[in-house]
Amino acid sequence: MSTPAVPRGSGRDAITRAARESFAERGYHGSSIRDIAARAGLSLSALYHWHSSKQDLLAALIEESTEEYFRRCDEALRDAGDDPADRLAALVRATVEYRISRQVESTIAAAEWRNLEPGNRERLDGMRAAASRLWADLVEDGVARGAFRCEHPGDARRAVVAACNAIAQWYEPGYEPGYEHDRGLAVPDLVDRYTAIALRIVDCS
Amino acid sequence: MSTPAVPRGSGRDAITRAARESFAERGYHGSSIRDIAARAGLSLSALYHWHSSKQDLLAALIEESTEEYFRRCDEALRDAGDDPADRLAALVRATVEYRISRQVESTIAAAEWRNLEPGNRERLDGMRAAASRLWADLVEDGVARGAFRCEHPGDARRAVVAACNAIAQWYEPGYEPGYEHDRGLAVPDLVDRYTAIALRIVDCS
Amino acid sequence: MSTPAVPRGSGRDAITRAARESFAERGYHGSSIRDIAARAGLSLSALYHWHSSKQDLLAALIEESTEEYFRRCDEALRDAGDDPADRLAALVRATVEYRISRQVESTIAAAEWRNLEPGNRERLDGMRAAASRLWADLVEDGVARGAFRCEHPGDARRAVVAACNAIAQWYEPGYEPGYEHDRGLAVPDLVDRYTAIALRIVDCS
Amino acid sequence: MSTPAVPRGSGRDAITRAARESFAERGYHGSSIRDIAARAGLSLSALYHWHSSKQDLLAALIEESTEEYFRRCDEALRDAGDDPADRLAALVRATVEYRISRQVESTIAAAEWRNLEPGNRERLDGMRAAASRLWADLVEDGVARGAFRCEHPGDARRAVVAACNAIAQWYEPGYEPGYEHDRGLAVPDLVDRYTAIALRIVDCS
DNA sequence: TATGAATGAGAGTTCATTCAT
DNA sequence: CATGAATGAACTCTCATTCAT
Repeated sequence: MSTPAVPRGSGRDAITRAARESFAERGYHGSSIRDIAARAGLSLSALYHWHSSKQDLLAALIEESTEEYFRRCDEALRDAGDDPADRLAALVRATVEYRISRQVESTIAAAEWRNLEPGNRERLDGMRAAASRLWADLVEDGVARGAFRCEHPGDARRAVVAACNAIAQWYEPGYEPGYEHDRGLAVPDLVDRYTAIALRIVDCS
Repeated sequence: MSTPAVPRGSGRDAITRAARESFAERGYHGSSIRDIAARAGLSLSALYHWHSSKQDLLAALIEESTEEYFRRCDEALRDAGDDPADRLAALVRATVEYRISRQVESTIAAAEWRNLEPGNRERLDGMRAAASRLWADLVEDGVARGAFRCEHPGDARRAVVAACNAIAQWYEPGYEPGYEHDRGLAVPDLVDRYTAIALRIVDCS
Repeated sequence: MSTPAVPRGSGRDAITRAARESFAERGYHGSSIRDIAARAGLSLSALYHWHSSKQDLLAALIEESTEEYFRRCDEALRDAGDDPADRLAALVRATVEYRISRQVESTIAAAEWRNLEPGNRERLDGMRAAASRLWADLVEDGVARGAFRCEHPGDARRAVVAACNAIAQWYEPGYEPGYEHDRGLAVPDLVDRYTAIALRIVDCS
Repeated sequence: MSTPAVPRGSGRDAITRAARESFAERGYHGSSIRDIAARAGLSLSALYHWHSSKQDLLAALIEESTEEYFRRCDEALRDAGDDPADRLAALVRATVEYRISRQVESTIAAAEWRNLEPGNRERLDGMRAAASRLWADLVEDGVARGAFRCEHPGDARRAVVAACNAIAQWYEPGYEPGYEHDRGLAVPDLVDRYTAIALRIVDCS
């Protein structure tokens, strides 16, 4: 043990990384804190030095990535103008980019939300609701202003969001071109495609 | 204990029901076999009389509902004619109806697929792939015949499927009309709405 | 199940046979009553129809074979004359023959004696002690009469018995002649060999 | 719990000791890991901190004592000269001393060998075979050189080994002189007696 | 006779966590 | 900062046994 796998002081990051991997692979309840520590190349006690509990590990992971999503959406909308189509495109871009750049965390957030303990949960539910509001307001506004012609804004919104979110489930960064070459598409192209889909869903030509 | 909660001989169903509830609420790893037995009103050992393991419980649940989905799709396509739009509508209807009538099981299947052990997994992966093929063939055919004008059939397909599947995540059968009255919409209406969305996604007017 | 593996009425024997096999292979605590029933081709409840408990199965097995050993010794000594060497030869023969013809049961008896419950144990301890007395009396008598010249009759006796008993551990009925051809020797030859060894142990030329 | 039964850090030994006792008294399958931990004055989890499984506990116990036996035999033969009788005496001494000084372990090894899992078993079978070879070579050599006149070296060897091994089954260290005073004999005397018996068995006067 | 259904106790093992150093 | 030792609760699963039919 003369050469520790983990350089001094970088324990926290190593743990976060290990937890992310483990939660992604086996889920929250399927992951053991021992396994996480081992992946991080640290002792169990070192892990507890940095995080007070397994739940804390999960909450930190989800919180950080949810915050980032909200921030991305916020910025995207701030940069966009007033046109509903532009605003929809901005939100689609933010979502697609987030879902790909934070593929793992965002999947964990989606799957393990229910495992948040009440305290953490309430706090994070607020952020999630705020993001959801952004979408809802945008679509409703587009419909009100006649830019979107879809009859059921709620369903349109859910369909768009679902389609964008699903990307995280099948996208594979380095996928070689071939039969399913879409799987490894460059991000800007993906954004274009999903923007087009979103605009069709809200019936905005 | 003069009146047993569960009549003799009907243990298997009670267990299946309890497992479904528990897996849905807490996930596979978050569910304890003791809790499932208690919910079913049976002893732990009675559970093992009917199912050889917790994994078996999961696999049985997923298998049964996946089979049903595939069967529904198959029938829907058989009854549909040759027109791509009709066929798409048929598949959307089968999927939406399935996702609502088997809301719980289908959610479990989606979330806990990774917890299937290799043997079960391989077997079920086959069924899943077959269902996926139905969608892919349909969309590609529609594009080839000029009925669908979407440029990227793969993404269109994924978007449609994602939108339909997401229904299971927010639909609430008895939801009272009100602000979010969509949540408790009657199934046929929902089918119509998602058919329209699907047709827009594949750009078929 | 139209042709039951086990003919009607022969359940008891099938169970005994199955228990013997299982106890021999895995020991008493390592054997499960379910496995025994399955080997016997019977249901668990059928097993309980014939034997009141797992312990009963063990005790019956041990008792029957211990009784037989004692009977064989008794008869052998009755048929032998008065000469110590003849009597020793008779006891060796009885023991060797028993150890081979009841190889399995006698091994079970040796290994699982400690797992007899107090009631069964006391009863069987009596028989075991009686058999032991036969050997002790014989050797002491031979020494007293000057036929055996060994200085330590107790050790001689234990050595002879241990040597004979050990046969059950290595003897293999159908062993093909070859390098270790002794392993499948015909019983009479084995008796002769061990009689010779016994006589040498008690130093009787 | 102000005074823990077991001082910190000395858990491993306490567990080994407890396992030895329990396996000896009730056998491998008859021993519960809970009982072993309790005997050791430790919690169940502490036991798993030191040994990865119940099987590991058994294998460690058997391995250590089997190694010691082999080592003792090796040394004894190395110190002995070339004379077959001397060599036989050396091996008898090593075996008797081992069987008494490691009475418990050696009995466990004999009784629980079959409960070793394949991996452990294969490894240990090698050691056992090596020890067996020592005996076989010795006897065959003695016969070849005319020092031993027994007609059947294999049976002679087995008889000698069985006699020596059996000591562990009846020897009682502190046994008071009396009717069965042999039971508590001093070890050197026992060695002498069994050497004499062994020499008679191989017919070496 | 024989069965399938059910049970309570206990098996081996792993869990997240804490403590003393 | 970090460790190895220890814990109690909980886990999945198997046990011998009994009951209703």
